[in-house]
Amino acid sequence: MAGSCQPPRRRQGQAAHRHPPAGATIPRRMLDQLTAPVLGAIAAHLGTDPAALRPLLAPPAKGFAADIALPCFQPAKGAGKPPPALAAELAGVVNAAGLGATATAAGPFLNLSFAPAATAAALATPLAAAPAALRSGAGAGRRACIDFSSPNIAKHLAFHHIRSTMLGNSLARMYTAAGWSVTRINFLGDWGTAFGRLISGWTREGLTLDQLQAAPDQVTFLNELYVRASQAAKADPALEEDARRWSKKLEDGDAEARHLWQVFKDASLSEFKRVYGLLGVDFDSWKGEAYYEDKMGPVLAELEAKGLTSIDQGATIVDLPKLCGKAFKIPALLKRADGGTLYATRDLAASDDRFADFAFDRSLYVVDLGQSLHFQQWFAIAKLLGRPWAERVRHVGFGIVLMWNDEPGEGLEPGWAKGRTRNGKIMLLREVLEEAIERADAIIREKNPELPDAERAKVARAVGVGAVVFNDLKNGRTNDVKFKFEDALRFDGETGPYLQYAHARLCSIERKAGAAAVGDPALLAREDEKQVLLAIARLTAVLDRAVEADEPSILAQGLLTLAGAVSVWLSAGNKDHGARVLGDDAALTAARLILVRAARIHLAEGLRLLGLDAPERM
RNA sequence: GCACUCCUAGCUCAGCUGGAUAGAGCGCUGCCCUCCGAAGGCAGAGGUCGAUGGUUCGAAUCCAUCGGAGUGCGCCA
Repeated sequence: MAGSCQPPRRRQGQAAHRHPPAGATIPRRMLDQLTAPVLGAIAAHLGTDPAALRPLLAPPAKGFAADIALPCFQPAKGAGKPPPALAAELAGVVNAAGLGATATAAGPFLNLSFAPAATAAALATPLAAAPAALRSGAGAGRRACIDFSSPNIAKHLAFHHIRSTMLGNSLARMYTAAGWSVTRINFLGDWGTAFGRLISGWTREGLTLDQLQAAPDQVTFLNELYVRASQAAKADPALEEDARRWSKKLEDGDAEARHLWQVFKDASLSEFKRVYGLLGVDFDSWKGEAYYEDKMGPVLAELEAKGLTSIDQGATIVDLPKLCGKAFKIPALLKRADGGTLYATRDLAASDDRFADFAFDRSLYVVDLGQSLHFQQWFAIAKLLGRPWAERVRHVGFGIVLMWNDEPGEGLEPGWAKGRTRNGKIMLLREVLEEAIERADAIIREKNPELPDAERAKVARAVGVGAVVFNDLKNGRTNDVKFKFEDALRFDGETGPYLQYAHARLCSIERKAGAAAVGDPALLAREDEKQVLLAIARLTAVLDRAVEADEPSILAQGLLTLAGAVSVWLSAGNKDHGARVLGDDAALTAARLILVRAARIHLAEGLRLLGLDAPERM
């Protein structure tokens, strides 16, 4: 018993969830198709299993002109030879086999180079097949619940909400692409003492529905009401008592309280959906905290019946240090001294509900790292309860948003700070997106004046929003995101617009080419063409890694590599007209159009998986 | 005090299960548009990977200790 509910130490938690993919029907690693013959020859020579060699393959070090390298340390141990000798021996074996691959021994490493034509012959046609672009069967037959965004009613979607919202959205899309069946859940903060204050303030000020609806922004209207009400309550204990009474009435199902609660919720949701629409985000479930209000009693009763709870200073707690050992320093709080329930109980009830509805194999909570302790606590309680899903839940944490502050005040250095902008205002997500769209519009107007107004408006939305979203996803999620308006809304360098631009160039070439001819991939003999092909071929493995680590940034980095290879290839045509896709040689053009298509569909799909649009012109 | 996340180039960050001479973007210095889209490409300068020990044939990567930054720690979520 002891230790069974311990929180995962460091990264062990991830490994515990890993298990072999069920029913992988789609070819998972395109690159394997290329390396298989060579690996087979080496394995036959050594008398081992090719599958044992495959995980050893690694990218070659910079400066070695090779596509992939096999470090020979481990095989050498098996063969009883020094690694450099074995590498040399294997080089001879590969070169003699005539497989379209050149092998060079560099010390203990065996460097493998594939002839561009052989690479293209093996990979180009399958990679240009649209339905398979960025698909994997790794999650086939498995179900995932993803809990993300989760804003509070009567408050704005602040800029920092972009983190949970877009990480969750991207994870939902990536899991789906990897074969999982996904349910997207928005666990609304639609319950709590704040509503008592709101209703109290509303009735005290004698506000009406008409006044709310006439407000230019209903969430702002509610938010200001809340600020007035809580300030008034702070000054006057009678008002605080009134707020508490309304909270209780709401909990007891009082008709007037319930009605106002619904009004506040509807007003907030319509505003949220505007922003979600801008971001292209949607949900399958909007069940909020209120939904679970009458479902926590049974969970508490079960905890008590199993003797897991105790009373401390009037509050109901689970004494985790006692029950789970010294991994926990403090108990988890389930119920306030005044009888009110706390959110650990609500999360337990909600997870039971989700497991009953969806029978998930994995359940993700995309919530900032500041709540790590809370997740460790209720995950541990789930184990104590013996819940079958207790090993299937994951807290997908992320770092906070820091703003640049160059006037921090007396005696403070300019620097990165949490929270507000320099004028002390909360930055709203909608305002950031709108400014990004405006900036994108101005740039497109300058760079591509021929684009019709109507199309430019749509493209500006895709580019502006894409810049902000990609800025949030391109780096590891546990990092804090540093946001500076001027930097985040620039469109050069490693940005969303860079990826979209590479995609638009490819679309432009296809447009000019007209109907796609069926070319012979073996004509793709250039080194830069091979690099594009390899970058695409690696993406299925990249997707699998991104899903297992719950890390959209892994996919983002893979797409940057692909877009870079595409840009190098297409730019080569600026100087060398023989390198162009659209040239005099019809057969060569037809072959290169296969590669254009493969790169285009992978960039478009990759961008979609991150939550960005891929316009055909920009 | 305890726990968690982190420390790689002037700045912002990559670096897959430990692998060869640690990479990219921004900024800086030079180039490349009579246009397949320059929102791009090429070249250059710039790093004892926070420190010290340890494991290993091999460590930015794993372990320990120390230093620094941020976040959290019973009646908010």
